[in-house]
Amino acid sequence: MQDNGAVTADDVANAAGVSRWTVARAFKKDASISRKSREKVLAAAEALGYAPDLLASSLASDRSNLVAIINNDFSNPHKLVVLERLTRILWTRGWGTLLVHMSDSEDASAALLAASQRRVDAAVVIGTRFDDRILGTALGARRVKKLVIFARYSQNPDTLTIACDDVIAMREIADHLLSRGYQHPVYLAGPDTQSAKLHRKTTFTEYWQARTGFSVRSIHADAYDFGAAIDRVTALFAEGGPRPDVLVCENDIIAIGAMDALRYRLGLRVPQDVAVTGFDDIPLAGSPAYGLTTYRQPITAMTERLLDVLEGRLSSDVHLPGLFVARSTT
Amino acid sequence: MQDNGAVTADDVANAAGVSRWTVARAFKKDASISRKSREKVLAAAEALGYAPDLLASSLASDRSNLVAIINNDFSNPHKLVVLERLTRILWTRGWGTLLVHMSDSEDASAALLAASQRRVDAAVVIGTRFDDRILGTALGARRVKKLVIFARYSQNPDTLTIACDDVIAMREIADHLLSRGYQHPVYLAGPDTQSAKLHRKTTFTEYWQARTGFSVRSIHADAYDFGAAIDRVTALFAEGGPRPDVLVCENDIIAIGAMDALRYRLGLRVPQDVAVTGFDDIPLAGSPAYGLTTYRQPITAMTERLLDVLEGRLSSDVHLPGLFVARSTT
DNA sequence: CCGCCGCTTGCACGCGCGTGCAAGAAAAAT
DNA sequence: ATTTTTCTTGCACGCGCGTGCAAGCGGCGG
Repeated sequence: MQDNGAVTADDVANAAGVSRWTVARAFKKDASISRKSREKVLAAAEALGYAPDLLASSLASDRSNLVAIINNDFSNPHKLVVLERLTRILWTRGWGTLLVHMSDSEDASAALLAASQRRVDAAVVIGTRFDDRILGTALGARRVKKLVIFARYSQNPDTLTIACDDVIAMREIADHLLSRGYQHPVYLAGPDTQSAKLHRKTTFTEYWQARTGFSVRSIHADAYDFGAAIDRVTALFAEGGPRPDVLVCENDIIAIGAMDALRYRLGLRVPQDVAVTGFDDIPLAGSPAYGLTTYRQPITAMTERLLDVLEGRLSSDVHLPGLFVARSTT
Repeated sequence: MQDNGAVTADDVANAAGVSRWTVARAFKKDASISRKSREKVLAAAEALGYAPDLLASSLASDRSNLVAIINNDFSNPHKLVVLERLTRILWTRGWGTLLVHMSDSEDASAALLAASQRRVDAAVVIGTRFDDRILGTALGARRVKKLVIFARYSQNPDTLTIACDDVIAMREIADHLLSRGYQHPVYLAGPDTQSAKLHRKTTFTEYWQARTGFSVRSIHADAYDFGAAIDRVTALFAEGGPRPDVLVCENDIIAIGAMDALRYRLGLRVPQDVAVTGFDDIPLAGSPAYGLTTYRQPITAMTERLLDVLEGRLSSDVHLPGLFVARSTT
């Protein structure tokens, strides 16, 4: 027992009458150690309040069991759902999570550098706006071993994508709208970034065109928050052209902004005057105020696949189907 | 340069023609080193792509520059605001953030243990429900050096509280309501936990009693989310007793649930039939759908004080005033 | 030109644990 | 009982860097 209060493996070894290495083995799942001495060690450890020092362990083994979660979008409540799943599920499997804030202003390499300095075994990007190429070069220069793009698509070959299958999802939404007789959708997307887009917009517009022969207009909000969506939708209707009968939104938070604009800026009813669909199924989407028709991303399943990647069982892109949720806005 | 691609201080030392320790000094702010050799080292480091290994550094110096953020409430969007501030501001000062999920079912010591095994310099609890005493004993047994309760109150002597000043806040809300002529408030709180409460309820009820002579009824939702608030408010009005003219809610997410219940379950208007106040000023509170009168916690200032604690300039509880925000629900 | 002082640099040692090997102990086979 | 095999344990070395001290270097006044 050191003076600073930390108990080391040596202390446990002394107490249990074995060597330090036997102590280490007792804490390792598949180590070659007799049941008797493992029990002896664990009892001594328990008595002394010993727990292995993961920092020293990481340094020695070159495996930190740490993953960096890199995010630059803290305005969408859905990120909270993602964080909850990631931290909880990864933790049950022994993985720690380092939350790294990626400012939009700087490039992603600072975030990646911060992660690599802590020797994370992988970095998971859950942010919404980032430059795909910069991420790639930053990855090349640093020693982040794995880079996973979560709930987002990446074209970068050094990167692994784990995402909801946008194609299946948007077709299901389009089929639903067609079956309800909607004819004039407008697609409301987030900011028109250069890379790491979703496939939702193109899937929807192309599929709609294929099924009806009519093309779909799409517009972009300035940011991924409901304020920007309110402004964009208000502006859309101020143009005075033919009125859409449904707004297909890239995610729920934008859809909620769209609904607020329709109801409180434009005095229109949802869905009687204009219908709305979202994406993500955030908690608020199920509230009586919104009752948003949306599509739930399979975050839990996606996190399981992330574990597969972390633990070396998977090394290719994954696109998983989610769940269409029909409520009262269509 | 190692074969695994990592550049160490030794590599930089060779390239710059100095010793490894001079390299370390070049990266340390107030180290005794000549300007010439610092520039030489930094140039070599830049050329090689060297960045100090924080893991090894932590092990050697017994300072990790890591803080654990312990949370068990992922249903309140305000947590996203808190996480954004904490990660961004702490990062600018060289602190990394480990996000730890604290399940409600188990006690807090597992979370604290996880943090201590990574040698965090401090743990910051931002969760809403936790047992104050267990936290204390867990702290005693582990080597987490500092335990900070953030945006919450703790009675535990081993713990530091950094929070919004509930007393000032609730008096301001009460004064506002009194000036608007409200007479029959009901206080709507979250779950009635045994410890680590906020002071909002007692402050409000006592202050209201002192100013009007009338006592305030208070009720509790089963959870800190809007669904539970909807149920509780619906049940309250189903009782059929005298109707309150304002619902004073412990936070915004509960206030939003209350508003949804009033509007969509009970057919009442806000604020004409019943007024509502919240707490936190989450983004949604400013939306046209809610326009919630609320009180903004000074998260940025609180984070600055947290830095003071982390860097040893402060070691006592802090209660900071926030900002009352009057909107259209009162 | 000498000696003292202040600035700069090098270095031994340690942080706590993992890896891979080899020796020792126990069990199995002969 | 002896040899062989299997299991279990101990250990040297290293992971990359920080701390504290001592040696080296230059400059100044006398």
